[in-house]
Amino acid sequence: MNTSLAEENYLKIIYRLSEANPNEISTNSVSEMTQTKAASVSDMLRKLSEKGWVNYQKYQGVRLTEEGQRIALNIVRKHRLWEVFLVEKMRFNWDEVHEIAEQLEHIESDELINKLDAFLGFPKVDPHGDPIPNKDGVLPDLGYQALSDCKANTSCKLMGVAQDSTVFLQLLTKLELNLGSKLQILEINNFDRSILLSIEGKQPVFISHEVAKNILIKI
Amino acid sequence: MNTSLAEENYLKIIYRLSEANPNEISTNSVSEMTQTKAASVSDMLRKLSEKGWVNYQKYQGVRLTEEGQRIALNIVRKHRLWEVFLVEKMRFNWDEVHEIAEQLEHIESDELINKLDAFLGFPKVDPHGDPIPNKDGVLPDLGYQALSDCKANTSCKLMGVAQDSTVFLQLLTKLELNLGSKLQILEINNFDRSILLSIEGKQPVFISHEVAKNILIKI
DNA sequence: ATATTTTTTTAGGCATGCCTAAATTTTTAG
DNA sequence: CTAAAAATTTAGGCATGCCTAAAAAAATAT
Repeated sequence: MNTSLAEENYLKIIYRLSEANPNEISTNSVSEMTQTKAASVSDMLRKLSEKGWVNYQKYQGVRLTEEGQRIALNIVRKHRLWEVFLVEKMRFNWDEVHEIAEQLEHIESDELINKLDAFLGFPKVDPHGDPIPNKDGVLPDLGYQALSDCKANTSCKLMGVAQDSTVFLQLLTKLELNLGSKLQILEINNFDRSILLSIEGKQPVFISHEVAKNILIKI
Repeated sequence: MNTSLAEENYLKIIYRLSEANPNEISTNSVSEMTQTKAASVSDMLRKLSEKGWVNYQKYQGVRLTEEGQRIALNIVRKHRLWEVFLVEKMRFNWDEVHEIAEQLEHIESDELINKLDAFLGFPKVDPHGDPIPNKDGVLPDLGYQALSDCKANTSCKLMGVAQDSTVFLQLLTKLELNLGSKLQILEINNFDRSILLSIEGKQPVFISHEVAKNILIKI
């Protein structure tokens, strides 16, 4: 089935919100992102649901179906590849490309995007470090590992989280552990494998092994 | 003022029809090109006229205003530059690029298109040999010359006309002199510089110096 | 537990850009 | 010059995707 420009934008935005929060996505959060009124979003979610691209229960938020996710990943793939093109080939700065890529991501031609991918050397991340899905919609393995697998005295950078429960994320926020934070493992306790962690020159903090298992880092 | 996708397509198509026929463009010819019903075209022509992009008199056909021409030339520039990109960089064949370029021509970013122009080495023609306007909307000089400046026994091809009056074009039509016709100058009369002209194996015809001055050819 | 606030949905409208059917104008043929 | 044919326009509708205002449901506070 065909997708209109507006539908593609909704699916993309729902996908992006899902990356940050894997639970149901609220009408309001979509409304904020799309800069359209909540009433219009409600309308559209119902239509997307009828087309089988989202699961949607009135008042209960929305979730991409597998088909919806496939479409969204394709848009994201196109967006990120065009961003690479704009920065690498057109010599734009990394902060100038978003708006243009928002337009280019809707160009419909699988052949073009695959040729572009090859032309750019099959990049794995866009100019902002976000992963680029391959043509089968598979996100590349960026070599992130769990903090719990690191040895003492390792330096690394927080790249993501392996779970997204509210309590877990609230804990990270309280500890001032953010995406991109530079970390250093000062000590690992032999008994419970808890970690004494230094965060960019702040006061070192203790985190449990359970928490460390859910923090993705890159060395 | 902003242009919608539909408006841009209408202006582009009116421009292209004007290249071939410099008189007023009929509603029906636009309808054929856009694959929309004549009634819809009528509607749109009125709207384009209100926006000042065409001169339009009911039942009398349509003509681009200067502003309309400027917009149309910009679309044509983008279309043709993207076609060069698709063939030269993406390795498409020349007959596979039209549809994709129809989409890419609506991407709005002057900076992008000028960078693309530079990236491609400021090409003067697209893969089909059509001239590419520069960023000021000026079409390149493709080295066409007046048929009247050629010597006897020259072979050449009709590339354009230097004036567009109805009588002149009707004359060309009657003589079966069309864009692309392969010509050969058989004789030039010393007295009035009239020319005996062979047209692709048809019966040779006589044309006056006045007519020859208004025929643009390439050797 | 209930009242208030916030979130979400429904209802009714509007602009764009298309359609069909009917009316009107222009062109062509006799 | 007039009648038929062709081209064009007008009128009324429809789908998309947005809006505002009002109603309904869910969340929050007392």
